[in-house]
Amino acid sequence: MFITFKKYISEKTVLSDRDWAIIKPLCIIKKLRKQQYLLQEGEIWKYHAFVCEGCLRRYSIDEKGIEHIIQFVIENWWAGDRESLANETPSRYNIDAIENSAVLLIRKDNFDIICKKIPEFNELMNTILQRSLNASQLRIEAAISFTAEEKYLHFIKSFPNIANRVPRRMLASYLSITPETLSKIKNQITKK
Amino acid sequence: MFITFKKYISEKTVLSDRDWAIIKPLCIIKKLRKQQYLLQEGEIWKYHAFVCEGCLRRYSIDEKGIEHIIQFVIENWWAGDRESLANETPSRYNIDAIENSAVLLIRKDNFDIICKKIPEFNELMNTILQRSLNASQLRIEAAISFTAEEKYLHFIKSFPNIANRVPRRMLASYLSITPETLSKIKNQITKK
DNA sequence: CGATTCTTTGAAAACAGTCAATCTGTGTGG
DNA sequence: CCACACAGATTGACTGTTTTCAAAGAATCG
Repeated sequence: MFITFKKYISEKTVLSDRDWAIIKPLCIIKKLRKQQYLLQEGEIWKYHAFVCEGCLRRYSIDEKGIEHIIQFVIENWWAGDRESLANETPSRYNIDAIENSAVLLIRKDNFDIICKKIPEFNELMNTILQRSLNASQLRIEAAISFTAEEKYLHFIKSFPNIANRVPRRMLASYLSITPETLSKIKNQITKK
Repeated sequence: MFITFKKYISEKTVLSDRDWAIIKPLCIIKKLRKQQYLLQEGEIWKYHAFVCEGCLRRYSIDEKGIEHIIQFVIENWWAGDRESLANETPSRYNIDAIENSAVLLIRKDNFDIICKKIPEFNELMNTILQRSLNASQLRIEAAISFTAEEKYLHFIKSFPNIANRVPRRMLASYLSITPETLSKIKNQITKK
């Protein structure tokens, strides 16, 4: 598990053995069974979380009781609720495992210590924050400018590795269409 | 103009006169007439831009030629395309002025110098990046979980100061509905 | 004041959602 | 190992919402 994290970081920046000696003791590996929560609405999120293995979903529940999946997170991406983490406010999101998963957690205070001690790490984390923002922007554009069919085609083109791992009804939720509509769209496409 | 920026920063962190002596010479004030572009699709964005006065919009144009407004930016917010800035890639966005506006620009290289020299400034900018991400997340949720009417009500509640400044057809674009639909919705609401 | 653009209105069409029934696949217990 | 139950996926008819198109009314700008 830890090796996945180390490999991920090492592809992006170079850290010394001494750096890793700082980081490693502060990492917590958490295994999640399918369906298990990493975070529940109302909790205050205290970690930075890196998914080593598996697949999670982050979603909110609206006042009608409907789940809206904001994001799928697979291995080699970061999970969590940065807003709750930064502001120490109760989270509006739930995060749970779609597959049996392994997550590497670093408590916020420890994370900040690492960032202070290792400037390269700090810089990388800012780059990653920037990348998260880019991903958000793309998600907004897809949500506001595509029809249901375009959303689906765009998704399977952009994230083929996610599309075939998540249940259809969750994919529909992510695309903000109903499972029935998704089903009909797939049907239409194959007919063409 | 510059005083607006100074005031904004000073509300969030404390900088010394020496710090300001570093910052001020690196700031460029740019006035924009209504309709004037700050950034056009295809250009590489090189600045950090703070809106001192006025109102801008950031939008993309899809393959059908339709404009999709991603964001309105009024005084005391940051504009620009962080993705283009960070990756030095051509921007997918246009930014132009909805009102006569004044923008404070800091070239990327100078901005980095300021961040290096003034840790408080650097930290504040990371906080702002974090805030941008939060705003994006809210935008995603609104886009995927609301009906046209809910989107409108949510917007005027969340951004009353923007709602009455921008033309309806731009508001409609932001909400990703047609101007006709927006008009009908407003009509329905007032009837209630 | 005239021209242009923006907004509103109404009718018809397209699109996606709802509901109910059926089909499919998976896993469990007998 | 089979039968059954259950959840998820699909299908079809119907409903409701939003878009499209066209035209009229209102506002803005030179």
